[in-house]
Amino acid sequence: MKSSTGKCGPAGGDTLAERIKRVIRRIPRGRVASYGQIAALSGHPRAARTVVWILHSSSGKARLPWHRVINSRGTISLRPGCGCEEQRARLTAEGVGFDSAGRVDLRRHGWRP
DNA sequence: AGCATGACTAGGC
DNA sequence: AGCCTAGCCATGC
Repeated sequence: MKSSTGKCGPAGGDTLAERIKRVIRRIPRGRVASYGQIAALSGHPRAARTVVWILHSSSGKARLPWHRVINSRGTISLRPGCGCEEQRARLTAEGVGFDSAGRVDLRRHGWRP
C-alpha cells in the first residue's frame, strides 16, 4: 500500500522524465546519442523536445552525461557561450572526434544499443 | 485553461 | 545543397 489516492509519486515512477534520464545515463563513454534517439528509447519517438527540457531542467544538477547528447546531424546544438565548447571538449576527451564542419561521425561514435 | 519556451526532427522548396 | 515550416511533448506563468 502506498497511498489511498493510488498514486505512488513520480519518484522511481514511470514518468517520461525519469525514463529519459535513465536512458541518458545508459549512454556509454565515448559515444553520443541524439535527442530523438533518446526519446525513442524512452518510449516516445517524438519527444525530442521533452529531452531538451529534461536537460535544461537537470542541467548541472543530475549526473547526466548531457555532453553525450547531440542532434540527429551529429552536431552540437548548444549555442556558443552556453557550454557548447565544454561539450565539445568533453567529447573530444572521451575520444569522440569532430570534423572540420564540427560534426561527429555518428557511424563511428553514435550509440547503438 | 491557454500561451510561450526549449540544446529537436522530418519533409518540402 | 541550404533554408523554412509544421509537428511533437512537457513544464511554467
